[in-house]
Amino acid sequence: MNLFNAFKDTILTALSALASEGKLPAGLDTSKVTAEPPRDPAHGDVATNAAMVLCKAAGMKPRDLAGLLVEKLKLVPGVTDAEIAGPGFINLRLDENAWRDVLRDILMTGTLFGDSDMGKGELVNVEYVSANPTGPMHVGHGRGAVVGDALAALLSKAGYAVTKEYYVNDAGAQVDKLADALFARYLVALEDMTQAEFDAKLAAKEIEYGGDYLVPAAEKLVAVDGRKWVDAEPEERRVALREFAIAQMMDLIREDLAVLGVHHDRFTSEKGLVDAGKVAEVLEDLEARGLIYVGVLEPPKGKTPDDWEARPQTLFKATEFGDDTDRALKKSDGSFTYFASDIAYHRDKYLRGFKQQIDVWGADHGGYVKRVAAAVKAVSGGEATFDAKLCQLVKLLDNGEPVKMSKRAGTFLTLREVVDELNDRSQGKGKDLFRFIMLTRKNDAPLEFDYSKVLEQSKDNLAFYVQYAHARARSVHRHGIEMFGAEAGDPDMLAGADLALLEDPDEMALIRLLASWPRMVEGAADAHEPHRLAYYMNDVAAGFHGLWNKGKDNARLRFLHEDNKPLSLARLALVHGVSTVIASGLAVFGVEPVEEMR
RNA sequence: GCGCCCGUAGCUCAGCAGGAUAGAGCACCGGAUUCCUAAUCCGGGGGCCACAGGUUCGAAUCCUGUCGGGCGCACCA
Repeated sequence: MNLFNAFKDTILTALSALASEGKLPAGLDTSKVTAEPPRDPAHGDVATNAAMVLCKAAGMKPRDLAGLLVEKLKLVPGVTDAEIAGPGFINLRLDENAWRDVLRDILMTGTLFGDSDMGKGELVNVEYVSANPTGPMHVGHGRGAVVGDALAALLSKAGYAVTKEYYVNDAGAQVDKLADALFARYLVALEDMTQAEFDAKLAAKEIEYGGDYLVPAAEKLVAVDGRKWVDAEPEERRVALREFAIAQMMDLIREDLAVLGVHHDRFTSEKGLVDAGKVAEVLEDLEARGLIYVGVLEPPKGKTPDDWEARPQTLFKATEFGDDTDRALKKSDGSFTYFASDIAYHRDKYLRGFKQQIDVWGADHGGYVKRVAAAVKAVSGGEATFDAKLCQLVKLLDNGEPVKMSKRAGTFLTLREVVDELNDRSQGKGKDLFRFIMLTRKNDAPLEFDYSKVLEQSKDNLAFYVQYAHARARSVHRHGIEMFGAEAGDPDMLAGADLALLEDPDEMALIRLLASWPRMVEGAADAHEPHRLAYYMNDVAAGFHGLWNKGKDNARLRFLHEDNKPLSLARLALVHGVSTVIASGLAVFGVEPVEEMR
């Protein structure tokens, strides 16, 4: 239940009542009316801008319109006061029991609290990772994986029907080069090629993928097929080795993803789309609509490549859909460009019912956004929306010093190496630390990932501070059970406690904060920004730690009092509300809440 | 040269579908605390939200331009 949405409805009802009484013109546009928590708690519990937004259309002064509305709102059950403030805000004060009721709701709903029906079951496709099947994942892929995974979970929580998808780029030149590299490794494994010969080829850039990760793949190929491919017909060999290599690399990637707890619902093969004729199909469709022509593109202004030559190409009229230039669909050898199959892919998603498509990419693909947006528009008749989330670079540090170089992959540090390192230094909490920290920055901001800071146990480490609050709450919970028996640990029983005993302003403030969780979920989902939840959880943690510390100074404010069971149960209810909401947030992040920090 | 992203406290960053006096952590300054429920706590200073216009009752937030930083810019993926 989002209390603020409920109040917006109440306000709209009051407005239409005023209209039918003839006090307001009928048919006012109420789309800009909001009901939200005021920034300053002194302004009450709910604020609405209705009077300011509507005054012009109603031909009234804002404060006069507010006066009419206030009279109506004062009569609403649960509203104890309504007053006009500032330029025409209406501040509503609610019976404190309304907030306590939300806490009851939290206790009874558990971590499902915060779920919303905002999405109305609408289909959303989140495509993320989609790393080329040419090697293991590196840290940058890891960021995209976590962002996409959390975004998908967030949208699910907000009521969308989400499909998590991985697009496998298994067609094109890169995978051919992969096949060639595998063949060389294969010859080395058979001792038909010396390591020195291999290294020479690598240095001469005849081999693109020189990472050690192809060694096990080559050994496996030997084990399966023996010397079968040494003298095989080249084209046949390439096809077979390509398929084999892709399968191996996808296994590798899936393992890396599993280490992060990332699981996609669907893997869509580019080659599959091509083989099924989907690319040809979409080109025919665009052709029939006059969106394809053969032409010559201008060279990029101010930076003409040395080897630039005017050449006629098959082009898509991307400019008709907001792109800066038309885009090539075929290479000079007549084969499709990557973009052509990407159009087919996004069309395929549209035909599968996805009117909301989100792609999570690395920031280096920024130049690609407009053309895909144009393609989605063209292919869906403007019906589908497209949002590209670009993830900026992850800068890996330890104690402020850059970490680089990988033993396994040649240049980049692999995702696996990073998570392993974290696991070694955190008793196996690597996955959760990685995931949480990746979500503490918005996706389009560069992120510094410093092992020593990620592992630090202090309040400027969000990952620690939030988990610590959860563990502390669970500790109180355990103490409560010890003191008062099992009922003190049962959320349903706690919901029956006399919550009116929660009177302290800080306690009430924390309850209000917990009550705003559904609103946070909706806001973050709407903006496609899961990182916001990290800061919200930090606020909850801070509020809770604050209460705890007050109990340190003033024994009366402690949560548990052996001689006062009713009060203890009420406070346990609040404590349980805190751990529940944090756990609900961590669930979106795919992070396991901890029961204790030891 | 063009496009996209970014510019908020000394530093690292938040800022909720425009809202009321712009926040947090670190650092700095000043106090409290040797107690234990679990990793100290409380308070304070510090800002022309890069700059200039515009839209609006209201702009850090939306639009335009300028400056500064990052990324990308015919067939790669």
